Amino acid sequence: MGRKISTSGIYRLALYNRYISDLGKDDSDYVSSQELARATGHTAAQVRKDLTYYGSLGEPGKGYEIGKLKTLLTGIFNKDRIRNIIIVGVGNLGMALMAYEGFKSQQFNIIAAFDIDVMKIGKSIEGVKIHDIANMETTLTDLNAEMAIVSVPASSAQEVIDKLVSAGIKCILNFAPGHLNVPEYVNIHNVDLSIELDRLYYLLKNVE
Amino acid sequence: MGRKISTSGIYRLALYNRYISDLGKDDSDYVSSQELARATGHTAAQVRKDLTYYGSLGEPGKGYEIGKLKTLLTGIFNKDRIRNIIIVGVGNLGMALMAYEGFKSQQFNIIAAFDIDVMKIGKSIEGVKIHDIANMETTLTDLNAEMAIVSVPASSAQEVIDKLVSAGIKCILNFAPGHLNVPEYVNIHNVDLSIELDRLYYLLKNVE
DNA sequence: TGGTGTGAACCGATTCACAGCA
DNA sequence: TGCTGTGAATCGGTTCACACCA
Repeated sequence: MGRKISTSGIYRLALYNRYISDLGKDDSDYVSSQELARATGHTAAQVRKDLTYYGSLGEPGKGYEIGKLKTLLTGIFNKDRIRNIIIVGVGNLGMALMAYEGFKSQQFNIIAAFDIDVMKIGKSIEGVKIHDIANMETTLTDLNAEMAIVSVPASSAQEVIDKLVSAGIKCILNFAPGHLNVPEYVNIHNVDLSIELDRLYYLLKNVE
Repeated sequence: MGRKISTSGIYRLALYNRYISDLGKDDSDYVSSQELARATGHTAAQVRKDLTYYGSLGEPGKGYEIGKLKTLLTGIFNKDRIRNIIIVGVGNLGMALMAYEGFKSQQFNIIAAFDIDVMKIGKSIEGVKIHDIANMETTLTDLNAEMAIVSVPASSAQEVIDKLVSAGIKCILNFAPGHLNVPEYVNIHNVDLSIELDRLYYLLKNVE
């Protein structure tokens, strides 16, 4: 312990977590760094380094006890309780995200949606009500949301994000393209689908 | 030139490219590394290092001529022609991706979709026909697709990816959770939405 | 003066290699 | 024997600092 694990380390921990929770083995079974490495596409040494940031829970000759590993990883990612999320922008992508099964199965719960379109406001999708984005800041104070997903067009993204920040949201998953400004204490992750394709395309053309 | 630019370098180049193409300035105008840095969230030194991988096209005291920069970046990412993509898995997410405006505006063209659901096969969405996934390998040989987007459930992802690989697809953008095996010469990028939220949630709880 | 290009210094993450333990 | 934990070595990307040029 002591030092700080890297961003990519966190990413790998999340992968280990999914692997062991999907594994369907008993909590008393063991898994080796070798196996975790193969299952997530990394190296065994890397897995061990990542895990020893949180103390030495492995057993020489046997590996890591699955029960202990689950406890550790559940704790790290607070998977033992539902995490509340709101979503801003109920277009095609927003709607798909509201219906995304992967969130529910990972203890993420979308509790409200916001949009600017009067045709949508007041309606519900997947049991989640769509609110007027104009009232977002006041509505948000009543909700216990910890994170926001932004799936509005690029043109209104900065405005929406400013509102979220002033409403106290500290973590944002953003699908709008382009660079957005947030205060230093706010965490924003950008998923830019065209840029992802650009990166792939580069590899296609430039790696022999 | 000479050395190889890093993966993150490619990512930044894609960001620079979007910035200058959205800028609406004349090709004869100039942009500085400073400005590109601010607009994309990096440092000026980083921008200059990235660009000099492709020769020295900057002019001391003035910056980079936008026209030249556009030519360079268009060339790097082959933005001067339409890139053909297929999409496998027409669920909520798949449908949203088929309708995603950001692809069209970035010269990406979805030319075919595949699904296993007989209710969907034969229909069209956004003018794109949905084919039977069972015929994917033969259908693909007729199409001139360079990349594939995979938005099927995790349970069938590996199977689908194996088919894509044997049909000659070398670049895959995958939305199915979990680690997937591909031959070394195939490029696969994973976008795992739950893992993204996990990473954000970690930051929320562990960064003071 | 303002901004590029770049070697050198820095820094942090990954890998290696092996001691130690069940 | 098998696998963990970890210091040391390595590797590669980022930042620094400054010479150079318009």
